[in-house]
Amino acid sequence: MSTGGAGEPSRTGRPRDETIDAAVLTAALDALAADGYGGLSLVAVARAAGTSKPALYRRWPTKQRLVLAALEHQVQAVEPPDTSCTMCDLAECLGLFVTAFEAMPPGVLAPLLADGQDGEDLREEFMTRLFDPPRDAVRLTLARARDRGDLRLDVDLGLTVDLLASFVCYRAMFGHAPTTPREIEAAVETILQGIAADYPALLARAQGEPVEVGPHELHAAHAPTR
Amino acid sequence: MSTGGAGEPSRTGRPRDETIDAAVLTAALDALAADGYGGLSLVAVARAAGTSKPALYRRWPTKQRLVLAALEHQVQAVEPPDTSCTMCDLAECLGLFVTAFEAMPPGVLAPLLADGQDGEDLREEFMTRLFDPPRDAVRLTLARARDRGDLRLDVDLGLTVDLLASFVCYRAMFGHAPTTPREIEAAVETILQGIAADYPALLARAQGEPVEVGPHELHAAHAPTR
Amino acid sequence: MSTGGAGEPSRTGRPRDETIDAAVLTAALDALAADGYGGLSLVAVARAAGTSKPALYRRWPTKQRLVLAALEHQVQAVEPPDTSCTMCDLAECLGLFVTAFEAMPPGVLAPLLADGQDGEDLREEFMTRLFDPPRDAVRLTLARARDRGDLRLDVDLGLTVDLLASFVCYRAMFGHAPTTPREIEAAVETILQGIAADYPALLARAQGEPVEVGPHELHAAHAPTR
Amino acid sequence: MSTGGAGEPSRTGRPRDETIDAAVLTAALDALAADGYGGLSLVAVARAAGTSKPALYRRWPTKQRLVLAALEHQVQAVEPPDTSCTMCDLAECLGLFVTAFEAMPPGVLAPLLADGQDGEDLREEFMTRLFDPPRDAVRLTLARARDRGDLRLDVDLGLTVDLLASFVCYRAMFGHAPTTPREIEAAVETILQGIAADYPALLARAQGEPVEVGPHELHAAHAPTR
DNA sequence: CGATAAGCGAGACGGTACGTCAAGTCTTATA
DNA sequence: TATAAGACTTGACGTACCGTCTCGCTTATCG
Repeated sequence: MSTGGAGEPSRTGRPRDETIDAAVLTAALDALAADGYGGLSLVAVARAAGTSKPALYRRWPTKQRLVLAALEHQVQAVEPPDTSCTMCDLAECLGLFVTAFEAMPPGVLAPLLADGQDGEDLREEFMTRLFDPPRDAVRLTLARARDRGDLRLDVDLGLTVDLLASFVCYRAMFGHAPTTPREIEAAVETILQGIAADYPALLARAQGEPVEVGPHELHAAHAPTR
Repeated sequence: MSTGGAGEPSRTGRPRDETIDAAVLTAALDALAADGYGGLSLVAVARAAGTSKPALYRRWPTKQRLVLAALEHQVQAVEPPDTSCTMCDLAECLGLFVTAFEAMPPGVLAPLLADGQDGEDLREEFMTRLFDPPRDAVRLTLARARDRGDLRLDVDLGLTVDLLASFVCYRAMFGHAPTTPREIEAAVETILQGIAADYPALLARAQGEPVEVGPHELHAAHAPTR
Repeated sequence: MSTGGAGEPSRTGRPRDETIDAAVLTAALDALAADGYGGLSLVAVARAAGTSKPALYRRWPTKQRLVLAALEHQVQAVEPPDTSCTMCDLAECLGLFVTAFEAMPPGVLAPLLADGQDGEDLREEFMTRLFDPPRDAVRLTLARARDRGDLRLDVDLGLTVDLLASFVCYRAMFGHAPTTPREIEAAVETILQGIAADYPALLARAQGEPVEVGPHELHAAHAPTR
Repeated sequence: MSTGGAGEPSRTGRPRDETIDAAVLTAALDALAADGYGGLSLVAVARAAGTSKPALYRRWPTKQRLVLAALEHQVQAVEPPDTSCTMCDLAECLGLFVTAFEAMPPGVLAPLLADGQDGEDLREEFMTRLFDPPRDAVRLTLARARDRGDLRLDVDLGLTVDLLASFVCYRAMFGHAPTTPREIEAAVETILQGIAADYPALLARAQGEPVEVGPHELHAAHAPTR
């Protein structure tokens, strides 16, 4: 499962120094945070990690793979909550999504994907390793909501996931400021109104069983509509 | 108007050759489409445009500015429709938005914005010149809808615009496939359900006054479920 | 005789601005003194002279010709003395030669001659305008000395002139320090001993009719031989 | 010895390819001979040598250093003869000096020294590596002559060396034609007459023990006149 | 237990693009 | 027609990074 480093280390000969993997990934993250994807120099990363260029290329075939591994190195799993309060779950799940993306250095994801030299394989790998987990968490949360009857049956789950995920990414890419919990909740409310079987009931349930993610501000916006 | 090129051409001396501006921008677009942002070589662009590097740097101070000008060179204005059918207007407006972004070579926007070397000024310029026009068209369409009473009064217009715009950008950046009219309509419907004062009325109006953008498929999905 | 500027100004149309010639030559000399031949930028010269590049090229076909004209602009004629004291005349004449060359900015002559692009014509022009005058002064001085019987009849005047001139140039090119009068005199004495019909007589005459150029140090070196 | 290239190659890492040094220096000499110093393009040299620009800059920090190394690469050591015939030795030694300088492509030395960008260090290096060896050979020859009593005791050896060296350089720089052995001998005779303790004796010795460097023409000029 | 295979740091290798600068020519509007 | 201004093409400059390679050395495992 050790996704990160080893291309395919040989069984014989001197074994790889495992500490180098971590040192390089950390150094790469620092460099990415400092100079962005375009300004990333592999020789600088190697020096900062106390190693050399060939050691990098022994582990990752291209610059892109190294960056991908570095990003993967720092994300933590998104564990979708399941409190049976659809609105709360969705807000929290999306919050985790946002957190995962905002933890990455800004201005790295997009150039990485667009670098082209590594073609579709890289995009696929990126999706599998970085993007799908939080996305699947959102999808799972939505599926649970549908299964318990909170959503209309004709709702296109894929489209809804895209709507939510795109909002997160939009901010991560163009956003001047980070996405606040307040904004997340507002987005969730708007989307839910569009897909809920009985939105007022969901809202009532959320007010009755407030989640820890700022339940008070959560409903302030729509309170007058009640 | 001050479209693409001239940084600030002097009033005296030999005037700039206007044909060079266009030739360079066209060549740059071709090169971007062929090799992506990272693979863009200014000397290659200059050669393809039948001119030289200094002529480029005389017009655009950095690679980013040139690319920005090239992108701006090919987008056409988004004229928001106003047929008083909220759903139709919104779908068409968003379709224009998508078209504008999909006309750009893929994998250019993101690295351009993330290149960093030009800092915040570039992001601002990008927003002003490329992003805001279609965005404002959507906002205007939404504002018209609200003014004619189609939307709830407490709707956050900014948030809604972001939700729609982010969906477009998401596809333009991560999208494997282009965004189809069908997807646009589905997204519009979902969002509208979340913000409409009386969604069934909007839907009925759209069905009574079908727009040219595939009105039949448009409502097929949800109409039967009602 | 106006050697400097005008390539061949037309008789009709707007007449050339004569002040530009002088301004350019002066600016060129300043620039040469500051940055040497290799660091000379014509556009910088034009700006410093308050004019433009085309105005320069209208007057001098190449960079080399401009430099040549600039050097010529500042040299003054070498008037060979004729006091019938061979040693004094020669020393003074050579001193004028040295002065003429040391007045020129260092490190300009040689690169100018070696620039090649202007071929033999430039070398010829250089010789005619800059080098031959002081050289001819030395040759004249030597010829006068021979005519009055101070030199052996078989002396090769051309060779002797070259020996003396080369010493001057050597210092102007490789010399770390300027050539002092003392060194000039020592060189003259050595050469004279090699070509004089009766060196002791010349020496005695120089001592009897001391020239203003430091007569005391002049003979100090050889005094013990007396 | 430390001939041409390596600035200061590190002891660790991949060692430099020695063949590149030679290939570059040879290519540089060819280019210098073809286009002169001013027309020397480092990228052209690199291409001609089958290598790349960075490989050049790794070895020589500036264009000047490369040219200096190239010149040094082709000069051979000047071994001063010691036949106890002062006149013969001096003539041969000076002939070697001339040969060494005329082997260099014309019009390179002077612009190299005048390029300025490398300052005094370059001039010093040039002196040490190229100029001093033949110069010291002449000085040694003169010192031997003095030690065996052939020269007057008050002769300034430094000045004499300068007189002879300057004659060589003068021709190498301004010379239209190469310096012939005949001219060398004439110059030696003239100078020797100025510094010999007993010139007729030296001349007689040279005639009695003729050297291989054209002894017959050597004295033809002056012998009859006596 | 010694050979061998692969790891290691270091850095040179050929390429390629960068952004700048100068040369010499041209094209304006103005005088 | 000359002028000032400046845009034009060409091409070298010196630097930086890429991904590969070669070195001398160290460290395991296998024979």
